[in-house]
Amino acid sequence: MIRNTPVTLKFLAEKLKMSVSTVSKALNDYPTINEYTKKRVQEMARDFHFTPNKSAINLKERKSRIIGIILPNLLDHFFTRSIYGVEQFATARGYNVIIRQTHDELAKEIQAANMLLKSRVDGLIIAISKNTKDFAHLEQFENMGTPVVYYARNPSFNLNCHKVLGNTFQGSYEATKFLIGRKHQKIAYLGGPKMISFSHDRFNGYINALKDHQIPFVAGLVAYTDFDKENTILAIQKLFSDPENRPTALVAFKEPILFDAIKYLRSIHHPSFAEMECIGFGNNAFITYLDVPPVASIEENPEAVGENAIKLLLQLIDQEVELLHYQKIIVDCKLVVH
Amino acid sequence: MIRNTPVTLKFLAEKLKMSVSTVSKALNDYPTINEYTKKRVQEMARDFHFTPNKSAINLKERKSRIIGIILPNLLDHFFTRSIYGVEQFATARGYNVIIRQTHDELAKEIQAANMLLKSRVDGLIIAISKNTKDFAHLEQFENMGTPVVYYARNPSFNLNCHKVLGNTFQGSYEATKFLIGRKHQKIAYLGGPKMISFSHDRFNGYINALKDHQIPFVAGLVAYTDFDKENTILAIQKLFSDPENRPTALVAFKEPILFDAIKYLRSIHHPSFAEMECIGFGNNAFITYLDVPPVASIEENPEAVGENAIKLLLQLIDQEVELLHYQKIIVDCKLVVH
DNA sequence: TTGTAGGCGTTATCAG
DNA sequence: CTGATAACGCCTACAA
Repeated sequence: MIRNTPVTLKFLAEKLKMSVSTVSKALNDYPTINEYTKKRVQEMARDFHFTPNKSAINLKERKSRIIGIILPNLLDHFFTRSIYGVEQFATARGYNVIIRQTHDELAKEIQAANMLLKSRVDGLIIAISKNTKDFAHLEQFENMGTPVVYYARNPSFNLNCHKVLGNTFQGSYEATKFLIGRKHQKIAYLGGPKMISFSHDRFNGYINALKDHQIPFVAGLVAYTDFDKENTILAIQKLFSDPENRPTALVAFKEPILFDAIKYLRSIHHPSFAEMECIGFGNNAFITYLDVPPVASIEENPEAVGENAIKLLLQLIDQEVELLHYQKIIVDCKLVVH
Repeated sequence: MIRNTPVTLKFLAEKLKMSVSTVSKALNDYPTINEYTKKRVQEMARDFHFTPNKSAINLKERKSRIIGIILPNLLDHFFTRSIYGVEQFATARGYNVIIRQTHDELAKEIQAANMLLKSRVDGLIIAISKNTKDFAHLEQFENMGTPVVYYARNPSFNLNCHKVLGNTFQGSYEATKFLIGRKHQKIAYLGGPKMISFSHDRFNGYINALKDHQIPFVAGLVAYTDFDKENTILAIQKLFSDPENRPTALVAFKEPILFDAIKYLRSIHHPSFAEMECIGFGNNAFITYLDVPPVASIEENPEAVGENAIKLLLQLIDQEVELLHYQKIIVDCKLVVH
């Protein structure tokens, strides 16, 4: 049976021949309301499946109880897993979550930001696109007093903002150190897009591990790619072309890219292939099915990253942390040996 | 610079020394408003970055402009890909999308449904959990006049509802037929949870393909599992234990489960392994990295499934389709040979 | 052409 | 203990 008249406080009040305010108070268990009255009201509410209208409450409370998440891609398990952490805490606190994908396109990021701004989200968590250099569309939020937490991808050195980031420096340091421990001397580094968050810290971790273990740095052992398979193959060709400096190990900024690299080397029967040991960021669940799996993975703990992001955001919303008192939270990686 | 006073129509009206309604009309381009006035108002609105408060509009329009999606798991690429289709059309029409994962747990599904009900979503798209047999938590929506579209997972024979489903019958028919075409006589079927949507149609597709090609059905060539690796191994042991009826091909209800099966058979050096040909539902992007890939995949076109679901839902919301005039939309699968 | 008033559903304050 | 009233921000029929 379908109701046409919506079940509101007013509707219940009329049924019960009481005032709207009494009904409201009874449902919210006000101490000043007679127990018997409460019972009557609550029963009636249950019978008619009354649910308070969120829009009305939001209007009154000047809140939306919605948190926005903007991220590049849900097919990337890093982001999907990070959402677990966010969701859990957000829903426990009564917030809904709206996720918007940008596919790493700035235009879509701007569109998503504007739509979420209109929706008056109470807070925003964002992993910026690889092309985001200007932040005007995101600064709008803080101008309205809506907190923004940048996560997973580091916006830039000089942007003042709240950040929750994986410790990619430590991750690639440990990976490199691990490979050194396995007696590799020629360790290649395959980096990602030249954007700060993909390159800087990871590369530094690699370099520092080499230095700390007295392995000379060779420029020819470093190459960069992006999420495009062709570019990965070009980068790999560059890394493995010099017979004098043939790598025996490889650290890659992302596992799917590493898989492309491995597949390519294998397909051309590269002489180094058999002895190669590789490590990438990710720890993809799929690795268990691979014939030639990476020797280890850098587990980035995306759930923990998401969890820290939402916890910080909730503190900002609750004003337990000052909006302008910018926080930086770093989540360590963990080397997982396969 | 951070505003403390929110920018509302009232705020603008005071600045401009006009009435609230004039400002409202000017912003909504009413023909009765003087052009000069409009210009003044619109400029001021732009300068102060005015954005209308959604909660207020929602309250007034009795709409939320939010669509809820409940699904088991975002780590399953079927669902992640299905969201692409949904998102695109929803956002183009000005709807926000709230996604809730149930992890295939009924309790979480109920909780999510209740929360979305309170949020007064304008419509719901749901892939039910594998344990959902009672639908009271979902029938609430239709009782309030909120349309619900069931997708991806078929609720039951006798539930009257709107459905958008993949043509799993045709998918498994084609897979089986393809294997028969490759001269297989002993084709095993590895089915999913005994819930209707996982079993019935796929199994029928398999059976019918056998029958249409005069291959005798052997009960020992059918086994069932769920998403648990141990159960998959048990099922595989059952299928491959009888030397008299050793399968040379396998159709599986989900690719990740198929991968577990392949891995297991390989690990025990099963004599059939070398000649085996397998097909599963999914067409996972990862297959390209596998050493022993399935001979083909049943591509379920999740984007198209999502797209059909949202299109139907929008029609229901716009009342272009009667709420009680239940629709059933079937999206064909496509066999992709690797 | 502009302004006034009422209502969407809820909660809070204050009076009865 | 209960009820009337105002307010949240927006829109719109009607009055001026």
